[in-house]
Amino acid sequence: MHRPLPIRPASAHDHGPCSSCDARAQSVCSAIEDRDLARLAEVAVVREFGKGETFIEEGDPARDFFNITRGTVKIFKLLHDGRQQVTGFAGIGHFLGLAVSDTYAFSAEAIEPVQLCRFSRPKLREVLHDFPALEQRLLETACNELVAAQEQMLLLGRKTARERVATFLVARCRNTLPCTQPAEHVALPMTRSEIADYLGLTIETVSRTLSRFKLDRRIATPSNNEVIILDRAWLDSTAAGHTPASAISGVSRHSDRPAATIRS
Amino acid sequence: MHRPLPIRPASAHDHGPCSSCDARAQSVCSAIEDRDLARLAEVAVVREFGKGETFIEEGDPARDFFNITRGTVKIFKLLHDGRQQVTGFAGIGHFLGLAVSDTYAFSAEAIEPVQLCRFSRPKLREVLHDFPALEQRLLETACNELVAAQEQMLLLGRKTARERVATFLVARCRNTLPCTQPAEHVALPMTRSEIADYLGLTIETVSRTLSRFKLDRRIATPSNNEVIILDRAWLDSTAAGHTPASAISGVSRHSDRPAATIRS
DNA sequence: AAATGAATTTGACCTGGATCAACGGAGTGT
DNA sequence: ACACTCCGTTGATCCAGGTCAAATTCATTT
Repeated sequence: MHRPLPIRPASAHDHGPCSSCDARAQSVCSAIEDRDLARLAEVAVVREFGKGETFIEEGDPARDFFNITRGTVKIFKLLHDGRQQVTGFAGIGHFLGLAVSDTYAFSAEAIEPVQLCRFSRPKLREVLHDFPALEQRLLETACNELVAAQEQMLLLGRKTARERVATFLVARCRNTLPCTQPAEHVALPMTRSEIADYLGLTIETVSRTLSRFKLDRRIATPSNNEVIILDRAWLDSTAAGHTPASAISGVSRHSDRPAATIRS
Repeated sequence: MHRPLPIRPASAHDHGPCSSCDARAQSVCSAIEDRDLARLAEVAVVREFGKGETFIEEGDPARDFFNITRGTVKIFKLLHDGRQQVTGFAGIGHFLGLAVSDTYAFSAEAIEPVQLCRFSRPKLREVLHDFPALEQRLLETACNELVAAQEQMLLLGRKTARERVATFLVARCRNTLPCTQPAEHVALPMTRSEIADYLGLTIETVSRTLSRFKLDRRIATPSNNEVIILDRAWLDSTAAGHTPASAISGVSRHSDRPAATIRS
């Protein structure tokens, strides 16, 4: 459970483990200069978690902040009877635990093997005091998450199942950083159940909707956890709420308006 | 449209209009010392908007930040066909426009006469530079909004209509600051339509659900825009997702599980 | 390769909340 | 007082997506 920091080849001008961190470029840590990185490394503790391990529990005292350096975690909230809402998936470089409250407002679970840096709150506060640029980056990060959260509220409150799944696929496609795969290739490290809990749907509806997209040649699914986008334009348009619920197959006979409040 | 700052009696040690601002105590501005308030007042422009006026339009270049000093505004996003999601209601002291992007990610409309302070982005950035405490307050604010947004995602993704309305009422009750009214008195400055767009429901469902609460003596409605909470414990419990969908009247005959994904 | 168990898909059916429609009440202007 | 409009309520009906149930596929282990 408590593994040592992996040994890495250190360069001549090494400033500690943070300078060779895979996640640094995509993370708030990039706000700190090379020569100051040692300061950050001092207060960071590297931890690893296996698939399914919950390392933040809603309601627990919020002692630490986390920065993900490998793998993916799901952020979620639970109702007492087990209903679950996934509020986001956090990947490499993602910062977790931003909250003023003294208890966590959400839980976090590794959905694949995860490595992360842990900072104790008081120690991070010290670092923040010394590096105002880091605080600015945190504010930026928080603002971006707020925008994403509003987008997700629109999805959960007003989009149809088809629109939700399309939105999810194109967002995943966009989030996938310029890496080895072409942009049309989307990796899905999460299960159908986790997708359902993210989109406010059931497993069955997610599955059926993906099957329908496949039938209509909008996507292909080489395996259970990857999707290839075949008709990006249609998915984009559907995600945005156009596309009046008719597809290649299936003749629409009814009034054909998606469920909504249309006014003014 | 462009009204002058209202004249106020100035104290002997007045530091400009901000020092007598009604909203200051509840706002990020409280992070600034009395003697520095003049600096803030310099860059602030007071504006007023009537009911129904939209003063932030999604997609427009994000030139300004706003701080509400009187009234209530709704923050919302639109789909192309008119479907609307209200992501929040902002009252006195609320700070608007936090976003890194150069365009607004949401629209804002006055739902009652509103007075606000407008800060241009570059000018506010200067002030932020001079008062790091203000930046910290902004980060705190953003974190709080993030927590609220996650709570709302849980509501939109996983709660039943009855649970949504109950959550809305008790949240309104909690948000209402210790003021003239007893806590059980909830003011609703927004229309049923705006409540519906906030809760991801239709006008009809909101109306029916409130009627049902009233019938069951959970609430009373002296007028259309105020509610008196009669059974706070039941509403709290319902909002949290307990209360298995049965009420005073109405015998439940079926399996009685609220719609959800229940696992692990 | 067979066995076990979890994840996913598919089908049949049901229901909570949406849609459609009609009506009632509170303002507001003339 | 009347006409008009906006808002909210209530009733009747419909359907997208949930629920229940039964395969089928996938990943692992033996």
